[in-house]
Amino acid sequence: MDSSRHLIFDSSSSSTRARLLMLGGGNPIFRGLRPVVAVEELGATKRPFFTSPDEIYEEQYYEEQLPEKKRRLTSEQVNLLERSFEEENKLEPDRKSELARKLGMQPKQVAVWFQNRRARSKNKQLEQDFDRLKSSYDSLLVDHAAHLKDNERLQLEVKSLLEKLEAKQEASLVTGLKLNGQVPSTADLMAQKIPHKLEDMLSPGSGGSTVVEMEGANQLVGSSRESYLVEGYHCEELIHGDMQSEEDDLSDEGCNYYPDGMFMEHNNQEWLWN
DNA sequence: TTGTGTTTTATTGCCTCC
DNA sequence: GGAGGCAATAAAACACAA
Repeated sequence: MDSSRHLIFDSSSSSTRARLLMLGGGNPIFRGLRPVVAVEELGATKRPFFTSPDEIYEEQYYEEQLPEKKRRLTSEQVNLLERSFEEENKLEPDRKSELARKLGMQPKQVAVWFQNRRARSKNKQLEQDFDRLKSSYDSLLVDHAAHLKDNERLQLEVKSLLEKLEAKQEASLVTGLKLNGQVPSTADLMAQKIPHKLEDMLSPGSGGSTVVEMEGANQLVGSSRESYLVEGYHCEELIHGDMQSEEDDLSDEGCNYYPDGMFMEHNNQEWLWN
């Protein structure tokens, strides 16, 4: 063993394993430093992982000094490796050799350290990404719950308004028949209701083209309309009465959808009973 | 002191690139 | 085909509670 090395047992560890400290060799980084090198047990004769960095860099010496067990790098070695990693996390051959020489390590060790360091870095990044996405997801979940609640409230409001409208229209119908000297029977009321063209109901003066035919206007007002339209939304074209420009089908193409609450506000003004 | 969980160093096998 | 990268894994080293 190199006579310049000093063997010191590290009493700071509670482990039964002893530590072998050595003084740095010819490498400037380790001159005056005392990297920690382990031996197996007190009194064990195993060779330390490092002797002098310059020696260990020599292939022949390293072959002779192959450690039976892995050894931790010193803090100085790790610090330099970390600084180098921060500059560039990939290792070109020249840089690897230079680092190995400076640190008194085998180039292969430097490569392995960088490989493991990249893996740690990647894991850390994944953890951060996960935390960020989870936080974002949780936030969206809260928003979604709020929207569901709001949607439920709006649907109840729509239902209430539809019921009021239907009652009002029934009253208008009875009044109209009475003015004509008729006593409205149930049959009269039913006859007035079917069939109605949706467009006629929406726009009294437009007349003519059939776009959507419903079985009874009251059903349009009630449950059937809700089943035809996307729940909570309606097609803008229903409001403006220009569906005749489209194919005579129930396609949603070209529609702009608005919440039912807006539809009702519009209806209250324009949807007159024919 | 010991058991256990975590971190670090090293190996292996597979893949891609030149 | 060799070099280098990566994922998975082994195993030593370490930290720490009991």
